[in-house]
Amino acid sequence: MTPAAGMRLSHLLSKTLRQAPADAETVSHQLLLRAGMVYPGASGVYSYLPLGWRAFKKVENIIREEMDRAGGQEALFPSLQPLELWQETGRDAAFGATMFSIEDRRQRRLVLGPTHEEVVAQIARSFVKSYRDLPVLVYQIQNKFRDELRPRGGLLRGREFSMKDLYSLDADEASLDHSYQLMIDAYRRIYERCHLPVVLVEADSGAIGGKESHEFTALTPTGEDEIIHCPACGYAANLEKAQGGTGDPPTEAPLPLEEIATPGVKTIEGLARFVGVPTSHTLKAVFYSADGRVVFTAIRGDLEINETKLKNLLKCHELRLATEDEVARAGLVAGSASPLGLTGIPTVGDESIALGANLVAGANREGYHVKNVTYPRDFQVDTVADIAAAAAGQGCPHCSAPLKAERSIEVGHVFKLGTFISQKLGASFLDREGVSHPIVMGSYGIGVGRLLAAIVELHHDERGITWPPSVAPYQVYLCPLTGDSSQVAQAAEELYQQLQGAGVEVLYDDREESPGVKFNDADLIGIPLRLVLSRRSLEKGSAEVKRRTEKQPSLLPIEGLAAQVKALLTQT
RNA sequence: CGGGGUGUAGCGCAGUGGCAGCGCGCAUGGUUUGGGACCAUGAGGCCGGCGGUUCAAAUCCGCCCACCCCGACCA
Repeated sequence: MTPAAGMRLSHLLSKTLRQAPADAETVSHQLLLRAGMVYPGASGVYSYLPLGWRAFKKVENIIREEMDRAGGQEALFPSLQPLELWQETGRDAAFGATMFSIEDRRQRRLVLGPTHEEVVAQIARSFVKSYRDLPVLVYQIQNKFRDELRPRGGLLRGREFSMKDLYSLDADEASLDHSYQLMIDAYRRIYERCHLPVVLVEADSGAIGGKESHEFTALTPTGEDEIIHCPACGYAANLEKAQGGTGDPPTEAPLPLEEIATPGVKTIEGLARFVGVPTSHTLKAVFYSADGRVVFTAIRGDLEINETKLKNLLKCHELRLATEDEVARAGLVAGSASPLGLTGIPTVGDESIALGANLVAGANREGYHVKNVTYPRDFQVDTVADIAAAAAGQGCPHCSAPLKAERSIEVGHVFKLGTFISQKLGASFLDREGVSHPIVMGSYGIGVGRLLAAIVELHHDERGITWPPSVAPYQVYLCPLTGDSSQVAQAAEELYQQLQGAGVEVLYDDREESPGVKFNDADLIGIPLRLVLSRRSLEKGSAEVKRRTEKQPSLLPIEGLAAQVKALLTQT
């Protein structure tokens, strides 16, 4: 057996910090910094220090093993990519300023790869010529570069971060479905092996026009995302994707329009109070600027617009609320705006406007509103679509039980890309009949560092990290309380050698520190099994063994201890 | 980019115009050793940067930079 890695704490590069740096707020960020696992370089950029790197590699290897098991072929694609490649698919615009862009000495523009669909499609173009060459699953684990609007939470969202990205190449949709399912199953095994409970949610497939997308999310109050799920039927989606509930639409038959004076009423709440109806009986107008042109949206008063849905619908890159100026220039009256008689600007209505009749809407006249507005009797819009934001408490779109919202961390994303990129890049193959088709692509990402941080978010206590053994940097924390006893030191040295000989990864606290310091560091670093050797225990011919998650240690005879420990470790 | 905040020793912080400080950590010596020990002596600073006001600036003014938090975005 090859001796496993051991490390003497006295020689470890990093040291633990008693206090976390003040600007670290997320639990995983604080603990990873305090335990000396990572070190900040720039905003959203981190070094992995030896302990953190070992944990990272554990996670990485789990991912690699499961990708290989699913039939993935590991490769490595370049980070430096010519900008032209991105211009060919038009995704340089979609990514915009998020792409790091540099210039070489010949003034040629290069980007630091934020993802690799283009590169893979380009390679596939050279090698995949026949339906016989498909399907292919190819992946890499490599640093990605994204100039995020706001990095946060340490490893949770960085600007340089390691990602496992796998790309599926298939001949048709059915085959893509199969690859997609393979990946979902592989992902489930990965999170299971990392002891990270996840929820699979429907996700927004973005402006690229992919047909289906799911996210794996880890539920934690410190998460940066919100997911919507139904406790009754199991429906789950992220906030961008979730279908809004139906709420409480008015049910009476349409009545004639009636203009009413509403002096001073500017908000939906004020309007509902003034007229004496619930907000779900009002019609709200919201104006956006989509790539510079004003768009009018109408939605029921109790609902909010989901800007991601709207953005996807409009296929625009930049979407923001229109300024008062822009609204006025479009001939609209903010606060009393209405779809009634509106012409000349694009209009989008949420599906909710068609659910009932007799809504109270603006009159496009300062201080006036109109009652009994009914779609489509009284007004039309260019598009009716689901652009409403889901929220906790709304009825589930499938079973109408009240929806719940939870904070979560996105730890994986699978995506049916389709043929968008392969078409643009001319990556096609010939089928049995000799007919050319674009390759059907899928892409599947896991942020390795984010996954690591998510594990810490869910595996810690007030003393520090409680690594699941499968991803712990070492399996055993060997902790001699030397005192003035050279016997203890000698026994510890021997045990250190024996453990390594038995194939146990051991972090050996050979420092001359007081017991309190050692115990606290052991808890902070979070190695699953702690072995304490002291004069007290030696007198009984034994050592203390304690799991990180246990309160009380137990005594094990020092004779044959290495083998015993080995057995303990394989137990879980 | 909008809003909020912070930059003083490795980390945490005090210092509102007059000698650059405290706790932890670090070094040396000694005493300690079952949950962050004690004594003594030390090392460590361009007070984020540039400019201005002043006899005198960490401190007041201006500009810039970096970093953090909330939002849009994402693995």
